[in-house]
This record gives sequence, structure tokens and C-alpha cells, in this order.
Amino acid sequence: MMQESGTETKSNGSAIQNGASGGNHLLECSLREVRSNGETPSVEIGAADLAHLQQQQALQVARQLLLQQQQQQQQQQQQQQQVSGLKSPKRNDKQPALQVPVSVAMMTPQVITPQQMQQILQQQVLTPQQLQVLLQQQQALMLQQQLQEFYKKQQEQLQLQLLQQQHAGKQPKEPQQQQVATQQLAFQQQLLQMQQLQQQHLLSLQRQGLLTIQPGQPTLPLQPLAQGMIPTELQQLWKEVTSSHTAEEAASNNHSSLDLSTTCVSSSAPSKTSLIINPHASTNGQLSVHTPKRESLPHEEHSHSHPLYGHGVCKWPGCEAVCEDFQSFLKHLNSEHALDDRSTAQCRVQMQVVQQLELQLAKDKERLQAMMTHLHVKSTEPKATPQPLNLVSSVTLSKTASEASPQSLPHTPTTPTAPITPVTQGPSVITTTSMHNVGPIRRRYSDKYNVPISSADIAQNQEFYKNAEVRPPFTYASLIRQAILESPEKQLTLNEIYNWFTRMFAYFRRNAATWKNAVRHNLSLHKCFVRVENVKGAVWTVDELEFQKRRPQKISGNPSLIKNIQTSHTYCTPLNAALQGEEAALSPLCLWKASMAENSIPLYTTASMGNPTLGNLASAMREELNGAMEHTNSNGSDSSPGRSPMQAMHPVHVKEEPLDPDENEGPLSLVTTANHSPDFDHDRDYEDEPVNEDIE
DNA sequence: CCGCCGGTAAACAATG
DNA sequence: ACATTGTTTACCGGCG
Repeated sequence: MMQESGTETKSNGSAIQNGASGGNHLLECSLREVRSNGETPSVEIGAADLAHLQQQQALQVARQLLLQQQQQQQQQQQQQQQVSGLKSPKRNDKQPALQVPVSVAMMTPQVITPQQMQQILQQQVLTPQQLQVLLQQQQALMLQQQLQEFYKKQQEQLQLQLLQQQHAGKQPKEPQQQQVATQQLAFQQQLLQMQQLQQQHLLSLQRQGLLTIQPGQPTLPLQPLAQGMIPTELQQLWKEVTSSHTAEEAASNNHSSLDLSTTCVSSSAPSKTSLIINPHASTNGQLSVHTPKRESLPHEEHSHSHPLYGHGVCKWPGCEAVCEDFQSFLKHLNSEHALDDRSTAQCRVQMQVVQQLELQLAKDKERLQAMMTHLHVKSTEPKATPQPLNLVSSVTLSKTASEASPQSLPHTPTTPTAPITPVTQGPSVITTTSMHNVGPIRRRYSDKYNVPISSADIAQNQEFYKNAEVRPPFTYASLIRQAILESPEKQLTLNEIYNWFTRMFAYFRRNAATWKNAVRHNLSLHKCFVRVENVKGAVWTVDELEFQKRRPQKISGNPSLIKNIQTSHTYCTPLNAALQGEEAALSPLCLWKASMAENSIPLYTTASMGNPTLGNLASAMREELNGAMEHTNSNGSDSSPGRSPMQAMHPVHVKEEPLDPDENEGPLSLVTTANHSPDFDHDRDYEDEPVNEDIE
């Protein structure tokens, strides 16, 4: 009925309806939502904006790494080619999964130098899989370092200010000193705060079991990560800064006076450079990448290395000021981002961003693991695997995808390939540079592309959509049908259908108004949905026959596909097989799978740019690979996916079973249950939940 | 180019 | 009066 959808509908409805006049773009909607949500309580500054910018920062790091890796991979590829002659570009990933020193590389909490990386790569010590992990670790570390550096700079700035004040106000004024002291205090408090946050983060990770390590799997060096932020270290840094500043000062004084008030900024800039750079850079050998060398170095160097500067733009969260050269950047940095409330607040936010990223990273890693496991499982199945994937990918992406695949292979870090099986096409998916699809919403998809599935797959796919705010590549009709069929009674009220949507798809948790309308529209429009009067109102059921009537045309197109589908039945659980027997064309189960393959590389991320809940890094990476830089994936992996397994369900209002064609529940539901996903309608599951850090 | 399909928007009625 | 549910129409874009 209506009583239950309350909150959600209201909030969403208003949010969207207000602005969504003509534009039928969810993108816009999501943007709007984000915007309206930007005003999350906690943070004073436009959290969304900050988050977005900060995300970009993170992306920057990822980008660097990716570039590195790509280059290295290219080299690697070249080597291979040299060795293997003209051998088909289609290297079959059989890469004898060298179970080698991964441990060394993987477990080391330190950032591996490019050289080391290169060595590793050249020696082919690592499988792509391992590389992926490594990459992720590296990213995490880089982030940590960035943050660390950030803090160092803050410290330095503080120090600098201190110096300046001392200089400027030669007459030591008590108030000034006090001020400085308080600033120091404040900053130290921040450090402590940071520590606490970090610890909390760790704890939460542990609670979530993210810290538990899968046996053979090298996991994130969380420990080291945490250490990277540890207060003691930071405080040590602080000390270093404080103690070394004299030396610094001396050095820098050679070039300019520190007195900003009297000296024009340009002259002070270099001094800052030197200040910013040195002391601590050395404390942590890993920082070499980012640490600008002394001022003697060409500006390019600086611009390359300063994490807050790039592409002629200040990358301070929320800033984006244009600075033609590094010098002016430094000026800007010091003038605009001095140690004040705003900066510290931003700093705080950045901290949270990093934490989010870490969390996300962990999750994504888990997901990756699941994906790989999944593929592994699948690999045991005959030929099914490779093709479908390609098909799927080519569907959403471009047709060039399949062609591109061979070459592109090396690029894909996410390739689940190696140790597992010849899954050749992973890459193709990733590499396809088609971005026209980003545009989002419309895809014609997997309806047609059915892929063999195992129940495990389904579960994982479900998990995927539950967490990832990716538009599911299914038609509304398919989804509605699925929802209904999943229900114990094969019938649902409208509201229950809504709830199913929100429960199963993060995407629908976010973009509410339109899809509800669409659901109603579909229910009414399609004959296959039958409205049945019920005691407690009306429920919707599916007329399978009707439903399938429409399908045949669709799938008719591609014989090979059909073939796949048919073969696929074999692999489906008996129940599923029964179900699929008739509706191979549309079995949502298969859809799940297909989409999964498709979406493991969410090109068409629902771009909600400023989403406070950061986009997930992996997606970002993929996008990077795809060149789709502009579309950040709002992951709404709001860490609150399948919660509320609530098994208690509304007592049966069993009425009629209009259709028995399949009294079998699809395996989906089986799996679902197994997977703890809340299978039944619980009209409140998500409504009371944080469903929306976004939806107001 | 056309027709089909699916998504979106919106108007409207019925109902609670 | 309002929200929900349900129906219907129109339009758009992708695709075969």
C-alpha cells in the first residue's frame, strides 16, 4: 500500500521532481541529489565538492601509478614479443602462475620504487592478478603518503608562519607567540584526532572482517597503512619539523627573507619550497616520488612531484586555482592554504576521504577476490566462459571491443586472468575506449546475452549491484518479474516491488522517483504483469507466458548466443535449469551473470560526481584505463548493502497462484537466501536505513 | 528510414 | 488535502 514507503519516497521524490522537468537524465538527477545532499551535517564546507576534488586527487595518484604500470607493461609486452616472435597477440594468459616471491613484493608495506616494480614486472614474477593487488596496495600507500606529506606540509607551514611571525614582529609580542602556540596545539590535536580516526577505521575494518586475511591471499598491508598514520610518527615528524626548521631557515634565508609581509611573495616562494621539501622527505625514503627537490630543480620537477600541484592547477581540495608555474603555485599555496580553520577543516575532510578510500579499497579488493574466485569456478565449465564475457562487453561497450581485446590485454590490471584460467577477454572489456556509453542510462543489454551461471555467480552479482551504484543492465520488466518471482508467493505489492528494487540495487536506492514511475509504468504496460486483487489490496504477479511471448524476438538474433544459453542450462542449478528451459532468453539469472561481466567494468557509472561517499578507486582506475576520466563512479557502496537479512516476512496472504509454470524458485532466491540477502520484502529494510547518506 | 523496444516524463483517475 | 497506486499517452534514443 502506501504506508511503508514513506520516508524514502518523500525525500527522493521531492529531491528529484523539483528539478527534473524535461531532462530524462538520471545523471542529472543524481547530480542534483548529490548537490542537495552535499549539505551533510558534519562538515562545514561543501562536503560534496571537497570530496569530489579530493577524489580527483586520489585519482591523480592512481593515474600516476597506472601510467607507470602501463609503461612497464608495455615494456614487458615488448619483451614478450621479442621472445615469442610474432606470436599471436592473443597471449592466452596461461601465464604459468608463477607462485613466486609475491610475498616479498606483496607484503612489503613499503612503496616499491619504480625500479623495483620494473624489475618485478620484467621478471614476470607477478601474475596480473598479483599485480593488481600490488597496485592496489601501492595506491593505498601512496595515499597514505600523500596524506602524510600533506600533514607535514601543514606542519611546515605552521612552522613557517611561526618563523614569519617571529621575524616580522621583531618585537616579541606575547599575543603572537600565544597564537602560534595555540596553533601548534590545535594542530597536534588534529594529529591526535587523526590517529583516533585511523584507529577507529582499523577497528571497523577488523569488525567487518576485512582485516582477516584470506589464506593464500596477500592482503592490504593494513597494518603498515595504519602505521603510516600513526601519531607517534607524525609527532616525530612534527618534532623534526620543529627542530629542523632552524636549519631550514638558515638555508632558505640565503635566498629570501622569510618575512612575507615585507618581501614580495615571489621571493618567499622558493624558501618555502625548500622548507616544504626536505627534512621529512628523508625520514621516509619512500617519499622520494613526491618530494620536490630543492629549489635548484627546474620547476617542472616540482610540478611533477608536488602532490598538491598538477596540470597547472592547485589541487588542494576545493581549490583548483590556476597557477602557471610552480612558483606561483607555492605562493598560492601559502597565501590561500595557510594554516587556518578552513585548511584544517579541509584537512580533516581529506583524512576522511582517505579513510573512505581505504575502506573502499579493501572492499574492492574483496570484490576482486570474489570475482576471481567466481571466474575460477566458471572456468571449470567448458567453453562458456570466454565468449559470453566478450559478448557482454561488446554489447555495452563498443563493437570494437572484441577486436581491441588482444592488444589491450596487457593493460588491464584487473584482469582476473592468470592463475585461474584462460580467461582471455577480461582485458577487452576494460580496454575498450568507448566512452560514448558513459552517457548512461540507456543500454540494451543483457536481455539477450545470457551466460551460464552458477549460483555463486548470482550471489556475487547481486552483491555487486547491492553495493555498487551502477545501473543494473536489466529492463524494468525483467527486474519486476524477478522481484515477483523471488517472492515466496510469486506475488508482490507495488511497494514490495519498490523495496525489492532498493534492496537489491544500490542504484535504485539513489535514484528514486523516476524509476518508481517506471516500475508502475511497466506494470501497467506489459501484459505479463497481472494485477490480482488481494485481501490486503492488490498484488502483482507475472504471467510467464506473456512474458516470454515478447522475448523470442529479441534473442532470435544471435544463434551463437542461443547456443550459449542452451549449453548454459547445463550449468545452472536444476531449479534454474527448469526455469531457464523456457525463458533462456531472459532468465534474470543469466542476466545477473551477464551484467556482472559487463559491470565489473562500470563504464557507465552513474556519474554522480560530487558524491560525498567517494567513488571507488577501482572504478576510477578502470575509468582511467578507459580514458573516461570525467566520470567518477559514485560508489554508493555505502557499506550497508545487504544488511537486514530479515527473514521474518509478512505472513502469507496466500491467495492464488495464477501461474505455475514454474513453481520452482529460481536458484536466485536460493542463492539469495544463502547469501543472506534479504529475500523477502521487508518494507522497511532500506527505508529506515542510511539508505542515503545521499538522499538527504 | 522505419519500426520496435525500453526509459522517462507527465497527466489523470481511483483509492485510502 | 494528500499520498499512493494504477493507467495512459507522448516523446526520445538505441538498435536491427
